Amino acid sequence: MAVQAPIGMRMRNQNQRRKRIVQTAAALALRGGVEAMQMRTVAERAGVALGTLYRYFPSKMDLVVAVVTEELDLLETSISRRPPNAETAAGRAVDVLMRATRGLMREPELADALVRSLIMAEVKTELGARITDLLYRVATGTPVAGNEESAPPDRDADDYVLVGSLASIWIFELLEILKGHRDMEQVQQRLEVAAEPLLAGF
Amino acid sequence: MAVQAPIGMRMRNQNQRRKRIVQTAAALALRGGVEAMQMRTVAERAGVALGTLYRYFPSKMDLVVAVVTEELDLLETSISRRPPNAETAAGRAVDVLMRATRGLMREPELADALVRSLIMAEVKTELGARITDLLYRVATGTPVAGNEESAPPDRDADDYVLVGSLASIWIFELLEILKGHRDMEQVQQRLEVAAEPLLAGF
DNA sequence: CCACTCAGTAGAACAGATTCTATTAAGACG
DNA sequence: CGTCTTAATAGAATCTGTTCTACTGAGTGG
Repeated sequence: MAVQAPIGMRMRNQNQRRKRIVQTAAALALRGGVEAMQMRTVAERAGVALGTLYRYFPSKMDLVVAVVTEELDLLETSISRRPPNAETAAGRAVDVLMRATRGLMREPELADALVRSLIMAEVKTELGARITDLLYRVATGTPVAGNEESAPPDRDADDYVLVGSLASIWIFELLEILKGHRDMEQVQQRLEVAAEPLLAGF
Repeated sequence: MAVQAPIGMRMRNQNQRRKRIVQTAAALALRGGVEAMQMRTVAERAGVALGTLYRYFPSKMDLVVAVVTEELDLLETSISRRPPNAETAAGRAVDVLMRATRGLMREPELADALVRSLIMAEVKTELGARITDLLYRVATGTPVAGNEESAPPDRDADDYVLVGSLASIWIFELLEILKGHRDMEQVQQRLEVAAEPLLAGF
């Protein structure tokens, strides 16, 4: 499908380097959060020069997004391993969102990063789209395949818009938790209240 | 209602100073946006010391929120002057949101500030609550009074949650416009799609 | 195998938010 | 009026993201 560029020593090293950087960054973020993940520190610990770090990730936000993207992979795997089993679309969607929420809240610092990167990023963040897609598959009952595009959803269809809306709401609720304004139970209730009418027609 | 502290020269000056700061900041933000609104510059032009600025607004975000809050006042006045006239709750809500959107987009820099402050602020930002309240009154058909609390809405009622959800969605759509991913028409459509089921029971 | 390119390096430099220090003076209050 | 508290001031200092410079060396391609 994609054109395979001939691969040399060079690119191999680059891939390794990139991976090392992201892992280092993730480790730092896991502790002190985004602010502990300082560009200088990441560079040092990853054993690359500051300039190199900036060649790979032109801004801190890009790095954050990279870290968060890996988390998202994990969630996707988890979902496909143990799919939600509720009857209604709304039920399944809320189930998945709450699982994600609980997972994230185990690492609040990272959650914070996720949310902020979703929101702030000038960065081409397909993150939002990926979440919506995931949710869409869950809601419609399509099994969550890894990368295989089982049925590229029509992104302008009302259904897709509705799911996207639910995703927005979720992000906000996450934010509220992070700010200490809500607990997980409240969020679950609120998601249920919103998801029910939104996904009633599924 | 509130305890009136005796007012001296001191506090009067402080109020003036605060107002001067906010106005200066707003003026700067109106041009170059949040980044043009540098703390040093604000301090200089407002004729206060940097330290003083920081006494009044402990972080730049606090200052941004103050500026944005004034904008919100304007919107509220505009709404009460010319209330939405649609038949359905969803119609009225979308009407108001789109008016706000158009207003904000006239000053994209400020819009950006609004959104970011809503999102980022550790700051005690009743901004979100205020928007939701406004929307709630509009949706239920309660005339939008200025500051008078005509009927303090029950913030845990499902209705209130639903309206809050719509507010979240709106913020996100704003964000998408700012990122250049959508135009106003698309946003309107999407808001309609989401608002209709959400506010169906009003 | 050699020349050359360009990724990588070290580290200085820059920018803007935030903090700190020492000093001054306004105004509350007896 | 004379303290005395505390806000305000000027400006240096710090912190962290980002940019820039000059230099080096791994690897590619002929």
